[in-house]
Amino acid sequence: MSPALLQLFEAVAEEGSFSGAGQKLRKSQPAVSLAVKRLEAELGAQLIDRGSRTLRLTDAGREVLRYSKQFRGLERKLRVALSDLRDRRAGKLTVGANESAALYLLGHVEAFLARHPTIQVELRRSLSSRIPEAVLEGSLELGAISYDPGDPNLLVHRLYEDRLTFVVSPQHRLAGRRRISIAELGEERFIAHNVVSPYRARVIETFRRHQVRLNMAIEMPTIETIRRLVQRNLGVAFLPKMCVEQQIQSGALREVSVRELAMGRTIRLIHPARRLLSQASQAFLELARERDRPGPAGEPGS
Amino acid sequence: MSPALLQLFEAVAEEGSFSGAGQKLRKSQPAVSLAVKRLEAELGAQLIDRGSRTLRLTDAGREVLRYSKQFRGLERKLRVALSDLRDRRAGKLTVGANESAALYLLGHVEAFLARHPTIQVELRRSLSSRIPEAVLEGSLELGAISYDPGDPNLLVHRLYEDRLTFVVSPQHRLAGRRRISIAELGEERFIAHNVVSPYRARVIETFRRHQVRLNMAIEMPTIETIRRLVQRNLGVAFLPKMCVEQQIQSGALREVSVRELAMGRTIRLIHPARRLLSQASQAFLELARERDRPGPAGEPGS
DNA sequence: AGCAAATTTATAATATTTTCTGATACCATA
DNA sequence: TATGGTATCAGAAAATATTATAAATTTGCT
Repeated sequence: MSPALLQLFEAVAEEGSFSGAGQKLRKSQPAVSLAVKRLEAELGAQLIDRGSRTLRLTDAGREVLRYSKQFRGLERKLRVALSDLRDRRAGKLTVGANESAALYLLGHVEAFLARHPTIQVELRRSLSSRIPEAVLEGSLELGAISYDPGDPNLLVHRLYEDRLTFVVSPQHRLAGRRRISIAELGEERFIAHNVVSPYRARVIETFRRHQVRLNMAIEMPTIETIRRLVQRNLGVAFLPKMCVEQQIQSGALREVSVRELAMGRTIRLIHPARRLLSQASQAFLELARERDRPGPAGEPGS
Repeated sequence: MSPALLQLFEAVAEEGSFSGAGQKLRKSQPAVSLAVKRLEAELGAQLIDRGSRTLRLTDAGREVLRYSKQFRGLERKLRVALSDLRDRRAGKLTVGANESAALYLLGHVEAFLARHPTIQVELRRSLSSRIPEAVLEGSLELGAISYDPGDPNLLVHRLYEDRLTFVVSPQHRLAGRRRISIAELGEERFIAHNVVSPYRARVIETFRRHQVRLNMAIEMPTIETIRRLVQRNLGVAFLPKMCVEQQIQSGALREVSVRELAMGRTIRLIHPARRLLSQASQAFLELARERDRPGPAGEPGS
């Protein structure tokens, strides 16, 4: 029942002769005869009535012919599907990202969809800490995180350098300052992200080291909310620079640098080191690398 | 892309290992590896990501898997279709018959449908003279005629012996007679079948030989009409005994034997001698032979 | 109609290609 | 480092093809 056999049989049916079919397919006549015989043996039914002058298909033969054409059609469809995958006209891609990375990647996703409109992309927000395992396990093809997972099974592509910035409302007492010391922050009400992340740990650690009190008065689930609260002067926060760039420009927030805290932040795409990347993933990586000319490598950590 | 390859690939996908698939299908591990490699080469796409510890299908691999299942389904359907044909649960049969044979075969067709309700049967009325060529050419699988075609390319099965009978209305002047001479028919108005047939020729010839006038006053296209006209005493006719049996029983017609004309008539099924018979045809022949215990062969001719 | 030539299919021996196996090297994981 | 699985290789087995030839059938010709 291999396609070769079926093709041969089809040729015989069309040509109405074994030798004719042989010529058409560049095989010897006995090859064709034997092949048809094999097919008949395999299906347990005579397909061709060799009795009369002109070859005739039996009922079974006609049935096989019908199916043969369906087989061909199916095979053609498969090849089309495969070439669609190969040529990046089809596929599916799930990228996991923590919140700020997701924010950042939205533009990428948009550009990706413009370039590959027929590939399905899903940008899934997940906890930073869960992303590496999800990528390794396979439920995510790509992950976007802002720390180095330090896992040799993960390949890391740095996309974008960013800094965690200390921001206050323009009404805040520190709004006019350019640079302050961490000691001046002991009395501040901090609005924090309620997600466990390396930044958070790092901030806490730094305050502890300098023996400054850290008053995390409010915890919020999204960066957006934190930003609004800071704008309304209900507290201060450390936020990714990328997320507040616009507000600083417009004057809605003021950035103040803290001497003891110079926290770099780098968005990275990760994927399993040894696993083959799907065409969709490759396409996404390529696009990301085009868009982000990775600057001179900042601090590796954080 | 042979089914064997696909089956192997499916096994690998299921088992998650080459060696496992090998065991399952009783092949060595290298055989499986090589086979998958062949499949990949043929489709021009990597199907399995061998990088990580646990084997993973690529997007292309998943696609192939989907199609593989469809292939299997199609193959299963084909086999079912073939076994339906083999077991006479499916098929199609066209039997050609001249008028009186068709009349006779109606009962057979009914019985056939009762026995093989899923086989399509068509009983096609055609001209006696056309049936042999149609059978040879293939547009009819079986033919029912009442003469011997005398063609070595046709196999003939005698079904039923019948006689051409001389019938008159009960009101007719000959109605009381049992046996008459052909000479007494010179003044009769005959109602004839307007189809050229061996019987017709034979009747004409016999009258000519005995130098009796034959007044074919009316020609009618169907036996049914002829019978009605005779019943209404508008003429007399030679008709197949089979077609008037009932009327003779009921007294609607009277049968009178004509000394010089003792015309046997045999309904025969014919089919191409060298061609393979479809299961449907075979089934029909078998049924016909069961129903008709062919009597001691009558006159061979006509 | 009948015979010879030509065409087609079946068969058999042989050749070629494909596919399989066993041994072994390799690689990753625990 | 031991273990389980995969790749690779050479040789073996199996499947498939070819050439040559016989048998059957058709065709063309007289």
